Amino acid sequence: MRTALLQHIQKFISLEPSEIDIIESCISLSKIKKKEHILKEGQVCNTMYFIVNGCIRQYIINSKGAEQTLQFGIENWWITDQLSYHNHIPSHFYIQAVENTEVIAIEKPILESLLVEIPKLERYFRIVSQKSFGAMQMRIKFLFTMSAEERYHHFNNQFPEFVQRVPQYMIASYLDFSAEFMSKIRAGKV
Amino acid sequence: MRTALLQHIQKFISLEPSEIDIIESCISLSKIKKKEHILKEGQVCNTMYFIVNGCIRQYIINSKGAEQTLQFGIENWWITDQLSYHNHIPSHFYIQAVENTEVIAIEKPILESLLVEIPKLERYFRIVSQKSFGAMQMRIKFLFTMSAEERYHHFNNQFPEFVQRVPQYMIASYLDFSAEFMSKIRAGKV
DNA sequence: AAAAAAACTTGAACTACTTCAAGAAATCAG
DNA sequence: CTGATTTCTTGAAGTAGTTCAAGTTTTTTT
Repeated sequence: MRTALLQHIQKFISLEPSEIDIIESCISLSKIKKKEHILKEGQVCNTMYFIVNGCIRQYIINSKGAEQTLQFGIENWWITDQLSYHNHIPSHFYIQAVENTEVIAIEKPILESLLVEIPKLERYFRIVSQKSFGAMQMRIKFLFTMSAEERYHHFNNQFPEFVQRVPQYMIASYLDFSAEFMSKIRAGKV
Repeated sequence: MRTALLQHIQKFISLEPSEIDIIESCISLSKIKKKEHILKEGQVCNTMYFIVNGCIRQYIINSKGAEQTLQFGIENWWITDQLSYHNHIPSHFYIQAVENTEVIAIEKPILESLLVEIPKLERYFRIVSQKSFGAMQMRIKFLFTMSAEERYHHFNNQFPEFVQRVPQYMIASYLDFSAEFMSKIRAGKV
């Protein structure tokens, strides 16, 4: 369903039929298998990914060799390494499918030309990225002000289905505590 | 110097003289005294602030009544509560001048009409906010992977002048450790 | 220049979390 | 359906940081 992206865009701006045609001609759906990587540390990230369905995460490998999830992306989210994408520098991150996932992958040159042809899209990406930034501001707030247990319960209340869908150790690292500690929180042993 | 903003914009897009006139007619410089607030928790944030000179921080008051700095803004940065701004909801944050600061404050209705009049500005804000998001991704990475001492030294290396300029307890909370612990790091007692 | 306020330092006691190691349960591939 | 892999659990020991309280230094105000 390439229309998922078009629908998402049209939540924020309105498109002429001709513009829809142009966009459609530029995008195609790719399937990413569970555990497959679309970006690895050291590569330059040259693509923005719009998630149609499934789940993707951005993670790093820390100094002890453990994976830490920094971000999840689900339906209707964009995911990329913005710094690597904008500055053409090697990425610090891995981006990997958590489930079998369908994305619309847009290469930078294609997206750039699309933005020139349909400048209205600048507005769409401006709004989407400002909102993502807002979400990040809240994330930092939660990380700073809540205990591990509070972060777990808060996340669990906000996204109960998501917690079912995704391995616990990924959620634990996303919330910045160990998988073992999460297990104890869930068992009420803390 | 209202031109600081115009210069910043022109790093990312080019402007016609007529467009510069329009922008200039919409903006004015405000002075904010050290410790003065431009946003308090509970207020709806209806303004974006471009910092011409000085320093501003966004902070919260945590459950123990202590201030925690979530973000600093300096010359050529925009600062606002994006979530409150976009969704018209009460803010979770305080935004306060750390030093006497000059900002260009743009109210939402004015900015919206400016974006309609000069759609090119969408591109400017799109790029700026994607870059800010990228910086935030790196911030989360550092918070997750470095020890308190590493975070201090890293920050100190990246922004040595800044560390001189701003009270230590604000930097400590920005790096997510206590002011006392920072003092011990600096003294090498850790 | 003095007084007041703000910022920084220090050590001792504490605690929220990690790490390790091993086993149990669930899921996946053939 | 079976074995292999991945994920989750549990307890014991350890530690990176916090908290508290008091004193010192620096900055600001008058």
